[in-house]
Amino acid sequence: MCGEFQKAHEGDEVIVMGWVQSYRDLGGAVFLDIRDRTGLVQVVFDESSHQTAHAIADRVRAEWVVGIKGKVRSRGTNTNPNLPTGEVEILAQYIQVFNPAKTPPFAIEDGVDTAEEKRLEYRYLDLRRPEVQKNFIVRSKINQIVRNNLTSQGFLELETPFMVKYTPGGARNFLVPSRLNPGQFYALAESPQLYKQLFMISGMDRYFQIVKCFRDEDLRQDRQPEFTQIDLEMSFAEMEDIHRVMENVMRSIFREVLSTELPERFPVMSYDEAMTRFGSDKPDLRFGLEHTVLTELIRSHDGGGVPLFREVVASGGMVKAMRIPGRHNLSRTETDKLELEAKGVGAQGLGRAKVAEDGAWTQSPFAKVITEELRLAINQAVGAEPNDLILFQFGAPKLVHTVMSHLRLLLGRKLELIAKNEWKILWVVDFPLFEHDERTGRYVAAHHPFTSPRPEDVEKLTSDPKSVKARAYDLVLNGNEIAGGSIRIHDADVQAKAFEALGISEEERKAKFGFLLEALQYGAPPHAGIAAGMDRIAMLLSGAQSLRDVIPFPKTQRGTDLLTSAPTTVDAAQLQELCIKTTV
RNA sequence: GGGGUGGUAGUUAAGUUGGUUAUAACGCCGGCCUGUCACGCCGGAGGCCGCGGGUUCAAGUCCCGUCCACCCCGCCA
Repeated sequence: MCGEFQKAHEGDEVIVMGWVQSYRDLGGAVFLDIRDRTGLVQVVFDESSHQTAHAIADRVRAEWVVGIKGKVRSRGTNTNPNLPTGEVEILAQYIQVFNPAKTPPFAIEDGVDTAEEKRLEYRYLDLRRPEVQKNFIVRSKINQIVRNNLTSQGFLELETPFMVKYTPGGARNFLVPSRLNPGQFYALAESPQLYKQLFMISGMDRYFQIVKCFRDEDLRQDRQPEFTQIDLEMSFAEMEDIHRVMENVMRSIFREVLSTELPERFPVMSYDEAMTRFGSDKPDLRFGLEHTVLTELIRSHDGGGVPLFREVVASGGMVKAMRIPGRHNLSRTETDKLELEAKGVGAQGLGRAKVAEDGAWTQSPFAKVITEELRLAINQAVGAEPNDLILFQFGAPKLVHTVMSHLRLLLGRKLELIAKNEWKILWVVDFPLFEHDERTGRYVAAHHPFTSPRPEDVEKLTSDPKSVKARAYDLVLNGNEIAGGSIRIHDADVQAKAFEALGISEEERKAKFGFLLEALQYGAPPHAGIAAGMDRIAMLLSGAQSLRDVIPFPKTQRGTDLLTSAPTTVDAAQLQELCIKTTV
């Protein structure tokens, strides 16, 4: 293999096959760098000693595929310290051109800044680049580690269907028409959720699968329409058991891929605490800039002379502040930019106050009207010191969290507060079981409808649904949600109450989940599970910037494949056979 | 559905207050060169300035629309 030639091979007769990385034609001598997956090696063609080979090499160009027979020899004083194989070269005796190549649209080398559009159009060329291949080598490793680890923890690798029953709710489904059943459709599985619960009822005990899932939702840097989960489920398991299994998996991945030790047990934070301090249920703990909720403080001062504060608090809104230490010295212009960013994610504006030596506020719309008592109380609450900048956001809690969390991440990056090679992993627990859907006015399952409430909250399912906490947990790594799971309901009464709270009628339950509800009555063990985002884990561990960098053939943000140009229209005959009429 | 960034040779970019023939680097093609490795030297080709419309004597540049890629909100675990 190209990348493996060393001094020890001197004098060996060898054959190398690969792609021409570069050629340097000096007239009587031609140098070719030959590349394969393992690296580069220099081959020299000498006109005086091997005329035929030299004549062929003279015509060879970048990315041609060639095979070369020759002898390894020392480079003497002409070594190349930048190349692992730089102490030796191959003196070519014969060369065979397996295939010439068109000039590639971009150079096949690391560090190129070709537009992603072009890279995806010629993905097979992009994938030739070592730094791109590196990500997939990491990914392959993770696959092996997960299989070995979970198998050794007693899990069975079992498969579930991709073509499944359509159940609305949750993520949008991709549909697959059934030719044999005109007018009817399968859905591509959003996850193997229901099947893995059936496995538990089957006595499969411990199940895992590295499995593709499909969701027809809008794409993001960390979201693709088809993605891979490390999915597992365990019978007779409490939250603690799932955490230990997953911690074990993550520790082995980090140890073997990065030679990094994660803690034996991962820290745990409640959802409420995460939202309060960071405005996010996936807090990045690698830096500070924590939030302070001022709602109650302001209420106790009756708005402190600031009409806006008073109105917001009176109408059930929230006030949050974030302190930017004075050493960061944000300019007026930079703060204005922050306001634009805030508006970009839905804010009306961005309140601000610069703290003076005596604790007074300057550059602030509140400075003139706010009472000294409230001003000092706020300074104290956020821990403000002279020269600090305080940013404020007020309004509906959801929006306040979104805006402040967005600004926190933005500033964390901009102010370079995030250390390289630092890993902060934690569990976030005690999620609300339900979320209120603004449009329908109903409650919807925050996780999925089979998630168990905390035992102490069961009574509140009917009386006070929004205060019920779920026995659900997310694993968060450097501000990325990399896994999520829950204890499942195995009690028919509790399940009925949950459906009631969700406003799902008896009929609807039967139609959608009848098979599972039926199965739960045949001796279902208590069970729990979790699903981890394989792509996200691969992205974070390989240092990739986007999920697309760890998926060999990813989709664009509009869900298209620039290489094959999928999706496309299909033949009328095909549609007719499927009894499908399109309206576009 | 909404907010933002970008689109100029094969690639990456520059292009001023609108003004002659749209620049540069790398790559590509031809020639020379036996120790290069970002090889060097000489010469050359290469453009629907994303697309459509408008303003203007004149548009890469200004205006409107549209397409594509990316980032974010909504949506989605």
